[in-house]
Amino acid sequence: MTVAPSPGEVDTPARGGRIRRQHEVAILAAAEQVFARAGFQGATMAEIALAAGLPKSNLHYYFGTKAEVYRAVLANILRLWLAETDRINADADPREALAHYIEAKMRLTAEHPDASRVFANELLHGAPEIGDYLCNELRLLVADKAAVIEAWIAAGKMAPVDPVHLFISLWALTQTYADFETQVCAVLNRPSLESADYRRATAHVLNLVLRGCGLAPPILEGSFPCST
Amino acid sequence: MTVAPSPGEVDTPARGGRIRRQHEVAILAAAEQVFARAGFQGATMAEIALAAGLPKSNLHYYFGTKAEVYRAVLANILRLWLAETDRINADADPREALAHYIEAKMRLTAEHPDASRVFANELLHGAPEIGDYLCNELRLLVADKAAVIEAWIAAGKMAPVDPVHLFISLWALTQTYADFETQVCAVLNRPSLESADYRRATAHVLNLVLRGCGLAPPILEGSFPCST
DNA sequence: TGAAAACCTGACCATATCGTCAATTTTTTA
DNA sequence: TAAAAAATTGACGATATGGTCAGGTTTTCA
Repeated sequence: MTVAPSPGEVDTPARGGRIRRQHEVAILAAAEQVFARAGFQGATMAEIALAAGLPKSNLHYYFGTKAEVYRAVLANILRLWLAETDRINADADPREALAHYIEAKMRLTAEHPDASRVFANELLHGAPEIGDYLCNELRLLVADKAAVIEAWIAAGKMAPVDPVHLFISLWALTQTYADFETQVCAVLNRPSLESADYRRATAHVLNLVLRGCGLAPPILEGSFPCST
Repeated sequence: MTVAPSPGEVDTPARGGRIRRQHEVAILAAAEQVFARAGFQGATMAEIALAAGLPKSNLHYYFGTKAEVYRAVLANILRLWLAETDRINADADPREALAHYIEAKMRLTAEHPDASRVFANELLHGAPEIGDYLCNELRLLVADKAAVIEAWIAAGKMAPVDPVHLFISLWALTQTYADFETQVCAVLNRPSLESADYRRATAHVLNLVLRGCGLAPPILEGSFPCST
């Protein structure tokens, strides 16, 4: 599958009428919730329809099959995930670039936990839908950024770290707060993760990773611009 | 749910005959595979029965419902997960204790990827079955170990790191290689993860975390006792 | 060895859910 | 405004799957 809607079309090509676009947005939002909670098999079209405030038949008018809805949700998510690596380039300062990436990923996780969970579920079951994307776009993107990091290491700007494994680590460290929120809440003894929890988590990951890469920890806990 | 089979019984209480015990083992092994690949809803009793080499009705003779099989699989997994924190105690050396824990978790992930995936899937969907375990046994265990780490930090033996978030990070860093193996394989450009890949991953995580905790990296890539 | 317990299984039922469809209403547009 | 296009929807069919059960076979053990 590709991230773009389909070849030769611009983003959100206004295919179909005004009503169509509105309802598709509502359906995709509802579907993201339901897929996140129940997975692909566990989600039912009836439940998605209910969450979207439409009768089931109407849902089938917009998306022929459940798989189609699912693919559309994944395409939405990939669009989110794809960005955020711009700052990682040869000219940048390693500490700033990595910090920015971690903060961005963490923000994404905090703001779209359901998206993260749908993505995690897809990966967990072998990525039947997005396998191609992983092996092409994502692999190339990572290879590209890994070269940048290699260069930083060669220039003595940071400690020697396997760059590809570093990316794997960054994804794991950040997305775990959405994907395994239940476990995180349990050990933190919190009913749910609020923004204060995410701030602490971000500070922790920054601290661990930057120090782990031989880059002095720039942020002390509590020094965030946000109010507490 | 509790990890022990049921109150008042010893571990593997030999309930039922010889045949029962044999078949239950086969069924649980088959079920772990199937649940790992398809999740709870996606797994079918017919598929589990086929993988176990039994007719479906026979499966229902041993486990009344699919949920029962699932709970038994989870109980098995929790028994694996629970150990391995012994070395983290006040008397131990932080570097050695953490390194041992990371290596143990990584070995567990490499040797039981399906178990990790079933566990991940359960967490991803809100831990309906093991929520109690997380909020009790696991939370207390982590609180206990966190106190040890706090003491190490207070004694100046390691850099200041939030201990509970550190555990969350360690779980994420290790289990990601099983849970999201598809993605890992894609970016590493490998068809599947072999033991050499796990050795590299272990070296990377050790390097990142120990340095991140202000503990000198003890292991350079390639210095493993294993061949290759 | 014989009876009781454990084990086995094909056939079957109940239910859930995906997807269809034809008839109807609403919106757009010429 | 009238015709065409888009949108709506309740009822229905097909299928998959969890679980039951009665009757049979094997194993255990006194």
